[in-house]
This record gives sequence, structure tokens and C-alpha cells, in this order.
Amino acid sequence: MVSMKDVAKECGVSVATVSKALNGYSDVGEEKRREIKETARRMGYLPNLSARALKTKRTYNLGILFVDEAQSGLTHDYFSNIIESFKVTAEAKGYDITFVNCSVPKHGRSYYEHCRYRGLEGIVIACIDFYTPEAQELIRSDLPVVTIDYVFDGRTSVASDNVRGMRELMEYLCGLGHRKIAYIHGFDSSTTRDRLTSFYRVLSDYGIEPRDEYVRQAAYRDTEETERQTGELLDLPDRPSCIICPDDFSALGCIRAVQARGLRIPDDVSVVGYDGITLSQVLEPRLTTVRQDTRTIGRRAAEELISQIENPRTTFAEKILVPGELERGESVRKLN
Amino acid sequence: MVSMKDVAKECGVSVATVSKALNGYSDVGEEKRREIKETARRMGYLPNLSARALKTKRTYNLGILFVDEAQSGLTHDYFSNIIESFKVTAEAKGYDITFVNCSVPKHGRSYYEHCRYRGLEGIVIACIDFYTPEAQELIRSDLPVVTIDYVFDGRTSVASDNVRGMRELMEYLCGLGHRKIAYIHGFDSSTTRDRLTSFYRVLSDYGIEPRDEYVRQAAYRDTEETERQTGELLDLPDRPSCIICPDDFSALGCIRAVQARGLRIPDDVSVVGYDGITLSQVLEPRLTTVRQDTRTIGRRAAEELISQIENPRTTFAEKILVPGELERGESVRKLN
DNA sequence: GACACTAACTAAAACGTTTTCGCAAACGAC
DNA sequence: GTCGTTTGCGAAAACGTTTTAGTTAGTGTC
Repeated sequence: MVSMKDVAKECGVSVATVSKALNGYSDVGEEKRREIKETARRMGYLPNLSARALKTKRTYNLGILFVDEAQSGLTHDYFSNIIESFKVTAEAKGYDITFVNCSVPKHGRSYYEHCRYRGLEGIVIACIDFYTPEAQELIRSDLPVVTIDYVFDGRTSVASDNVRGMRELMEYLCGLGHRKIAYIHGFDSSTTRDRLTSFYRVLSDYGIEPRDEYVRQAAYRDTEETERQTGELLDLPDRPSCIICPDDFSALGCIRAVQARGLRIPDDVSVVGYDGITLSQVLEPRLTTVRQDTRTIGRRAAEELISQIENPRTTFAEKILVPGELERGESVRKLN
Repeated sequence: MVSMKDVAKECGVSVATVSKALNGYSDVGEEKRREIKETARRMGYLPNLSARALKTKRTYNLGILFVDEAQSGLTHDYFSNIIESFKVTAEAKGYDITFVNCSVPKHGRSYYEHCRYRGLEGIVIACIDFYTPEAQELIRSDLPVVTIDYVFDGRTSVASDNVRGMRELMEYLCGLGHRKIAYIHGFDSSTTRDRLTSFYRVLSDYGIEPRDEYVRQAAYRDTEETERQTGELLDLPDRPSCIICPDDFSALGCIRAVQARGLRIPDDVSVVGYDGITLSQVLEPRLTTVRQDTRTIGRRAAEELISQIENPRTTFAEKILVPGELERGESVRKLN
């Protein structure tokens, strides 16, 4: 590999001058600078990031911590899209992205230690059990951190606005005349709590008495459980006119249960999801859902993280809420 | 950050001794070694990867090049799963994974230059236009490279065995009595060619005359075009008894077209996909498909890449074929 | 007691940068 | 001509490791 020394020799100058010429310092003559840049290019010179990092303590490398229990990691459409957007934004600003090793590491390092070891300048954390000691160590550490869909005191977070998303969805449903709305919600998390609270809130706004038998639970993306729960809902003496699923993917289970009983969507029962992944748009009938703005979430996370890194003094820990958008599909029927 | 120098001072030895003690060299006494290791741990010492890399030229960092035209990158189930498996395997062997920056980089570096700059020791390439000059430069370079689903002379590749996969699928279909089999294949690529050749081959084995109007084209994962093509197939005077889609996801379009005509799967027409992603298992009826062994593909890619890095002399450029597995769903009917 | 040998440790160079400081030359002002 | 000031460049230290080539002390052999 050709180094600055080689370029310096070729140009008959010192390495200091080469460094300054290439990095745009002012105290090097215009013609010399051109000559140095040209020969560097000609010789195929590439800066050595390790050497640079050793001096400057900057690696331009961001970490992404993303644990996938049960393989639902990168396969998770919602998070995959966020990561994709995060990546594009960060790369445009000159940063690379590396995964934080979350397998059991050989030397038994914690997340935090691994980040330090790898020289990551900031970490985005998503889709993880935030309450393990390891995660807490990282969140509380001195490293710049942005969390997705989870709020921690003194740290910046970017989250989908589930309160507003669920509100819009519910107001839409109620507006269409639905009064018997069932909600199969996901397992406890801040996301789930926000949606659930909004669900009850709008019911209350519309003067609708919530019915316990209409509120059920199934893990996110669990089609089987959602199918089972839907079955029970449909077998109720007074069955709901509309069923809200934990997310789009699990809605597949819901649809199966409806079809298994010979009922039709949306004529006999309305079905809605949450997420707005591609799948929801290609189902028949097209699924009504709340499209979460993964592009903005990823982009804002990257922007905030980089801001923390580059302007640590002047960057506040912000709680950013990204609104979603109601997607009116054909899986919901207007009542009377 | 505490460095070797600090540990050395604390223990009253030289940094050289600390380095050797920590790296398991033989010429350091047992008690000293224990003492050094213990104080290093106590002081929270972490090796500085940049400094180490500067000397050893090893970064333990692998690159993954994965371009997603039209956002279908990380969202692509098949590739996401491969990456996931690649990641797990590589991490277990002490490597980290970073994305090769494929946005337009600020300094206008090519893939190859970026890999060198970032100090990546090897690259896995997937889901990309392999014939751009940039990709070619990387593939032909001196860096260890493994390609997924694409074969290049002198380089190692890991690919799904599409020849065998399609053969098994076709023999299954023919075995069930299907003679009028349509194939909506993806756009030209070695994957597509392998499947198509196998398709024709089995037809020939069974003495079935291939019919041009049964062979059509739609981009992978393009539900709309698959829907259109399916429509045309179904409107044929002599419509096929079975339709093979480019992949599982696009099969959704096929299913829509079938349902739109009031036909039933599999009673009126059989539908099959290719990939075996989660979606195929939760559709109603469960989709018959060829499950590609993404776990093995990712794992083998990592193993081969690391082998190239660690034993460059003794590692052959191998073409690895990973067999898939026929998933018998309920979307195919036995004829007469 | 001389010799070779081994074990345990250290000094110092090297890796490729960045950056501080200093120096010389050129320049302008008076 | 003298004195600052500016411009352009270089020497050298520093970053935190690894590794080579010692050095020293101890051990065993004859």
C-alpha cells in the first residue's frame, strides 16, 4: 500500500506537507497542493484509517445494535426499513455502519466494551430487550446513543408516534360507524402501551364503553396466536365489527381465521393492521393500516446520532416523535 | 482510555511484557502474567484496535456489499436471512461486519477503494448488479471475496442449487399429474437461467412439449406484473393447471389474479412459489415452494471468506452449491 | 570456574497518520 | 536598512500497539 511517505518522496516534500495538502490546510502553496493531490491520485494513495484514527480518535464508524431473538431480526420489515434509511443517511455524511456483535463473543466482552474496542463513535439501538444489564450499561455509558421506539431519561430517542397513529386509526374507524372494535395488541412495551392508551382514549371520546372481551393479546408477528384470538373473537355471541391486529404480518393470521369461518372481509368483519409494510399493500383486499414512517425514523436517528458526535456540547437529548400515516385500504367497511 | 502503558506502569513492567502477557506469548512468567491480566481487567483496559491494526494489518472486519435498488435491499427476505446467518457465523469467529458504503460517497471512492480505506479484510457480495465496472473491480481485486448466487472464474461463490431445486419441484408437479405447467420466471441472471434450464429439462424428461405461451417473465418480487402475467395465462383458451411464480412474494400477485377470476387454489389452478420465506408458510392455502437454505448459504459464505483470509495459501476458490428443499404446501392439487 | 543455554524481561523501532512548533524567505512599511 | 508580518514548508513528537533484538540472571554441565 502506498503511503504518504511514498507520495512525499515522489513530490520531494515532507509527509507533513502531504498531509496538509490532502486535508485542505491553508499553509501550503496552491501549485504544490495541486501537484501533491495529483500524484497521490496517480499513485493510488488511500489514507490509512487506522493510523488516522490512532491520532484523531475518530473512526467515522457507527454501530447498530439489533438483537434478533428468534430470527426475526433483519427479517423484520419495520426495523429493516429503519436500518436501511439510517444507513443511507449516515453514509451520505461519511460514516460507515457496523453491527455490534451480539453473539456470545469469544472474549466475553459486553456490548459497551465491544463498541469501545471496535471504536464505534455512536450507537443506534433498536429491537432489543432494553432492560438487560448489558443494554443498560450501554445506554448509560458515555457513548453517543440513540434509541428507537424506547425512551430513556437523558438520552435521545426516535419513536413512531403511536399515540397519534392509533388515534387517527380509531377516529377513522369510529367515523365509519364502527362501535364494536376489537384490539389484539402486542406484548407489553412502550409502543404497545401508547397504542392501547390511545385506543381506550378514543373509545372514551366517542362515548363507547370498552369491552374487556374485545381486548386481547398476541405477540407481534405471531400469525398463529392472532389467528386463535381472532377465532375466539368471531365466536363471541356479539362479535366485533372490526378487528385491529398487532401488526400487518400477524393480520395474515386474522384473515385466515375469518376465511376459515366462511366470513368475508370487509363485508362481514373489518380487519386492520399496523406498520404499512409492503405486504399490506399487496394483500387482497388491500389492508387498512397505519404506515409508520420508517424512512424518517431512520434518517432522524442518524442525524441525531451524528449531531451528538460532532457537536456534543450543543446537542440536546431529544425525544423525537415521527407521525405515521393512515392507509385506507379496502379491508374496512363503512357501517350503515 | 487506559492503555498498555498504564497497565505496565501499575505492574512495574514494560509495555512489551504487558503485550506479550495479554497475547499469550510464552516468554513471560506465570505469576507476572496472572498479575498483568488481573490489573488489566481491574483497570478496564481494552485493546485499541486501530493501533493494533496499524501494526498487524488485521482489522477483523468483514464487509458486506449489498445494493438495494428500489429499497428492496434489507427488506428482501431471502438476502436478509443469508446476511443474518453470515453475521452470526462471522461473529462467532471473532469478526465484525460492516456495510460497504454504496451510496454516492463524498470523496468519490469506488467499492474497492472504500473497502481498502475502511480496512475490510474480505467482502461478501450479494444482490447486486455484478457487471458494473465498480463491482468488477472489486471482484477482480486482491481482496478475499465470496459471491452469493453468482459464479466468477477463480473466485469462490456460494449459491443456492437452483438446478436441483427446480428439478425436484418439477418432478413433484409432474408426479402429481401436471402436464400444463406455466413458469413466470424472473429477469435474466444465473439464478433464473438455472431454474429455466431445469424447467425445460424436466419437461423433456417427461416427454412434455414445452409451450411458449406458458413461459413468461416478471421481475422478482413484482406482484403487479406477476398478477398481470397470471391473468393472461388464465385467459388462455387452454389454461395451465399449475403456475410457477418467480418467488414467494410475487406469488401474492398470482393469487390475487386467480381469486379475481373467481377461481380457487388449488382446485382450479395450482400455484407454487420459490424461496420458502415465512410468508409462504402463513398464506392460505400454505404455498408449495422450494425453501432455499439461507442459513447454510450464509454460514458457508462466512466460513469460506474467513478461510481465504486466514489461510490464503491453502484455500481453493470453490463453487459451493447449497441444496434447497421442496416444501409441500396445499397450493398444488393432485390431478386425476 | 568457564561455558552454553534457557527463562524472563526490556528497549526501541515501526506501523501511517496528524499537529505543533519553528524556521526561512519574502514582503511591505517606514 | 530595519522591523514586523505573512507565507510556505519541514522536523519531530505523538497516538497505542507489536515485534525484533537484545540483556540479564539463573541453571546445568563438564
